[in-house]
Amino acid sequence: MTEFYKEHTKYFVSVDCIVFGFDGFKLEVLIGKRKMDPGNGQWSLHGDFVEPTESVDEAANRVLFQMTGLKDQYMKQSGAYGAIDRDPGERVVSVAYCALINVKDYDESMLTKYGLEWVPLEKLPQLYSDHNIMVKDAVKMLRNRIKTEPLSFNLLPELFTLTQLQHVYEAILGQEIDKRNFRKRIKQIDVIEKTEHIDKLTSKRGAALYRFNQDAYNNDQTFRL
Amino acid sequence: MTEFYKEHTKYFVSVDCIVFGFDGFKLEVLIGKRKMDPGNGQWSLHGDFVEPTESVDEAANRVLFQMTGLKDQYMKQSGAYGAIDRDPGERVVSVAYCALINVKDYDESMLTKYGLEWVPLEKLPQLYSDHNIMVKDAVKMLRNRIKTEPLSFNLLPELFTLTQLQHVYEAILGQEIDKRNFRKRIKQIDVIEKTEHIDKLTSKRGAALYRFNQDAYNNDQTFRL
DNA sequence: CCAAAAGTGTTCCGTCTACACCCATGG
DNA sequence: CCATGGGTGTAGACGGAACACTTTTGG
Repeated sequence: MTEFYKEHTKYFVSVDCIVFGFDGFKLEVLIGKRKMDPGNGQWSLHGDFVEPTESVDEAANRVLFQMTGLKDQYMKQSGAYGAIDRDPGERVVSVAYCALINVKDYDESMLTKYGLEWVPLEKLPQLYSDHNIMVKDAVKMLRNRIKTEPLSFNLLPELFTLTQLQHVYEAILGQEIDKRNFRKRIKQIDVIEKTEHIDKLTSKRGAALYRFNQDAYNNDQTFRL
Repeated sequence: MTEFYKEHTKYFVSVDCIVFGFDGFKLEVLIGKRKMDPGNGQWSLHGDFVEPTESVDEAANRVLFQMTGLKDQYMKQSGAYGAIDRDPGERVVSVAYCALINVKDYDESMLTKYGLEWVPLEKLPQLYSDHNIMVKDAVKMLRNRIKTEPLSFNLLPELFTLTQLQHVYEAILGQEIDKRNFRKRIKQIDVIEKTEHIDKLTSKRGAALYRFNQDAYNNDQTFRL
C-alpha cells in the first residue's frame, strides 16, 4: 500500500453503544462493568475498537450484536467524542451510537455472559470516561427525533396497546400526555393500525393491540405525533 | 506512557469543515481544490488531520480559522464518517463540522491564500471522497435546527434588515415565506430587537435594522420561528 | 413621476388543550 | 360487586396560512 499522510498521527477509534430499552414505564440503558484496564470494574457503556475489516457503522452493529444478539435494530450515530484525555489509557476517539431495542426480544442470557445490566435512565451511576455525556446527548437526540420519526415502535413488541405506546412517549419526553388527545392523534396516523388481537394481560377488560405498518411508512415517510 | 489496547489498530482521524455563507439570496459553501495526493486538484471540503496536541473539536476550530481567519463562530459536529474505503489513500475516519459565518466578516484574501471559493449550494460540483454526503447531511441538520435555534443570525452582519433575515430562512428551508406572516412572527420574538439604525443601501425608502440580543437569549433559551 | 423595496391587518381554518365519565371483566 | 385499566367527545383557545395595498424616496 502506498503511504500517504505519513507525517500525521494515528489514533485508536472505538464505538460505544447506548442501548435503550423500555420496561413498560421507564427508559432503561444497557450498561456493564468494564472488563479491562484502565477503569476495570467501572460502570460503562459497552463498546469496542474499530477493526480494519469493518466500517465504523459496522463496528457499532457488531458491538450491538455482541450485547443483544440482535441485528438490524434501529441505530443512529449520536456523536463523535474526541477530547484529548477522554480515555485515561491512551488517546481514543470514540463514535457513539444510540440503539432502541425491544426488551422482549432480548435474550436474558446475554446479561450474564457480558455482565450487562438494564438500568433505569434516571438511576444511571457514574460511568467510565465521558459515557454519561454520551447518554445525555443520545437522550437529547431521541427527544428531538421522536416527534417526527416513528422511533417508539422499536422499543415495543410488534403488537402493542395504545397505553404501552403512550408510556413510551411519556418516558422519552419526560412528561405526561392526555390519554384522549393521544388516542385521537393516533387515529389520524394511518401507519398505526388496529389489529383484531386483544391483550388480556394488563387489564381485565382487554386492550386492542396495534401494529406499526412499516411498508406503508416506507411509501410515505411522513410522521408527526 | 503505559500501553493499553496495543492489540488494536490505529487510524488517521481528520476533521472536515462545511462552511456555509449567505450572499443575500443563496446559501454558499466554501470549498477548494485539494492540494495533496491522493485526489490532488479535486474539489473538496477543507479539512486536516487531528494533531496529538488538540481535541477533535479544537482541530475543527483550527481548520475553520485557517479557512476564514475567524474564531468563535457557530460550529456543530454534523457526523462521523468511517467507511473503510472512504479515503482513496489510507484509512481515515473523519468527523464533519458545520459552520455558519457572516461573509462580510470574511477576509477575501484567504480565498486566494488557500485556493478557496464560495460556491452556491445548488451548484456544488462533485467533491472528493464522501464530501458531497457530508454537505447533504449538514444541510439536513441545519433545516432541522433552524426552527428551534437562532442559527440564522450567524450568517448575517450584527445589524440586518428583516428582508435579509427572511431570505436566510428561505434559503435554508428552500421555500418562500409570506412577508407579512414572517414579520408578524418576528415581532413576537423579543430577542430580535429593532434598532434606531436604517439601512439605505438596498432600498430608496430605507429599511429598519434589527439585532439579535444574545444576552437575552442566554437568559431564556427558547426560540421558535 | 415612477420604479423598487418597506411596511402593515384581518379573516379563516385547522390543530392543540383541557377536561370526566362509562365500559368490560376477572377475581 | 368492585377494583382495574380501556375506551370515548366536545368546546374554547391558539397559532398558522392566505391574501393586497400604501408608503417612501432616489434617480
